[in-house]
Amino acid sequence: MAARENPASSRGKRGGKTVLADLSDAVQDYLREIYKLQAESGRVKTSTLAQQMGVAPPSATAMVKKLAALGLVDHELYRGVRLTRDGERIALELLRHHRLLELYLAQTLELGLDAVHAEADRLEHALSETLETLIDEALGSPTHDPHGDPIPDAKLRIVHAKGTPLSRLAAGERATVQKVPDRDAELLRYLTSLDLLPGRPVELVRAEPLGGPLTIRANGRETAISRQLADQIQVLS
Amino acid sequence: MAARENPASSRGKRGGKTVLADLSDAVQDYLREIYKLQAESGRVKTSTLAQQMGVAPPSATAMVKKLAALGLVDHELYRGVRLTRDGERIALELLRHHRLLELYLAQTLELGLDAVHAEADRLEHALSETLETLIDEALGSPTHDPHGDPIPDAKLRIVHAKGTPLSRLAAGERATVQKVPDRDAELLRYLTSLDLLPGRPVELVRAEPLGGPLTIRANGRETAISRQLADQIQVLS
DNA sequence: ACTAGTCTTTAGTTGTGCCTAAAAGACGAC
DNA sequence: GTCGTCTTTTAGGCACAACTAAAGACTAGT
Repeated sequence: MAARENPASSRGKRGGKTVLADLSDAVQDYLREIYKLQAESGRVKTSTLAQQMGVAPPSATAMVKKLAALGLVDHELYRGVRLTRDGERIALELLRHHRLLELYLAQTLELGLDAVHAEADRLEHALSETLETLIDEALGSPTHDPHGDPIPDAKLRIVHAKGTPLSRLAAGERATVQKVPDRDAELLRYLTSLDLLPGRPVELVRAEPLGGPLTIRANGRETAISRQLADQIQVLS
Repeated sequence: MAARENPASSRGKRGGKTVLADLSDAVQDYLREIYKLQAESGRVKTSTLAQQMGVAPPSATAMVKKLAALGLVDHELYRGVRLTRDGERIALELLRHHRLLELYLAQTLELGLDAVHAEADRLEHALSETLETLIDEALGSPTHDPHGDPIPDAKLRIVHAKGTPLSRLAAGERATVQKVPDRDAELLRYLTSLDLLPGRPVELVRAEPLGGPLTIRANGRETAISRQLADQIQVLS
């Protein structure tokens, strides 16, 4: 009973295919972060990775070597990393766990959009495949998490959203919010207060020139927001 | 962002009071196991602990020394351990997490009673206080988990069940199942098939003498079960 | 009361993932 | 094209929690 199944105990390969549960939490976290950084910028530098993971650069180097040895990333010395096909598969599995959890928590508890990401972060490594499947079924195989990010399906296919930044709307144009940032809790509380959330209608009232702020209408109220913020919000018209 | 908050990073004491989140998962697991063994048998021997935790005896000794240094157990050399007041508090916090999770999963997903324990075991360490509170509220501050075990309340008070073993009923007597074992998945699947679950009515039809099997009626069907199994099932008449 | 056997503890290693300090590589400025 | 700066990697350690092997302490059996 109570057999401890804890960090990094009895990991390895099963059969031929490396699988999520075979890898330590740390390895998984790095893969997820590399996936995210890669989507923004191609090859990922060790220093960027270290910074995002909140560790010292040598720690990131060490992990990168480990990931390369596992065949999960391509590492060119002094030139950063890129996920291999295997590495990407694992990152997507983790992303699926994460986003399903976000939606599950948001729907079954009174958990604000601002807190959902952090809670899912804590739980994602502990989610079994069994539970993943049950959550997926209970939620009706959802395609997007509460922030509007796509959830990879059971075969890990992911639909990359084709929304446009809110800042790209023309004055007077209406659209539906599709996606908001997921990590910044304070920002999310602010967006919640504005009702600027996925699925909600929004209208761009006017845009000040020269990169100035935008005035939007959401929930019947006009508010001025920075263009920089508007860039981070995706809408669908 | 994504600041890693992983096993045993930045633990210690906060203020004066040791708190669940300050302790590594391993420490928590040991405390929970000691709590459970202690309830059955007073002082807990190192070897028993090692066996239950699935580790070699020297590992248990090492952990016991650590727990003693943290003031969470009393350790008399060669004589086993007992939880201190602090140690018991932490064990109860963890137990609360565990049992709330069991109930939450059982109620919100199609998760069988047999699987609930194992899943909660995986998730309990990752449960934040915030989420604990929300789950408690969403479930209406429940007092018992799906196996019929009591859930410590927010102040960690716990009601020790006062049911009697099913084996103690007199022939012809009816009662309600109150509590079943929680760890043995196979057994729980069997009990589920018999409808011998917490809250369900049961009648002891007759008992063979000399420690022989008992015949019970549940869900309209008569079944013979061993006395040993009947000892593990608590009922309330 | 002694000794045989068992249980517990000590001693010493291992694997993970982090750290700091120092060396090596890459790259832009002159 | 070389020099200085900045980034990356190597080298060496530490904490945690597990392990095996061996020594020490209780307990029962004679």
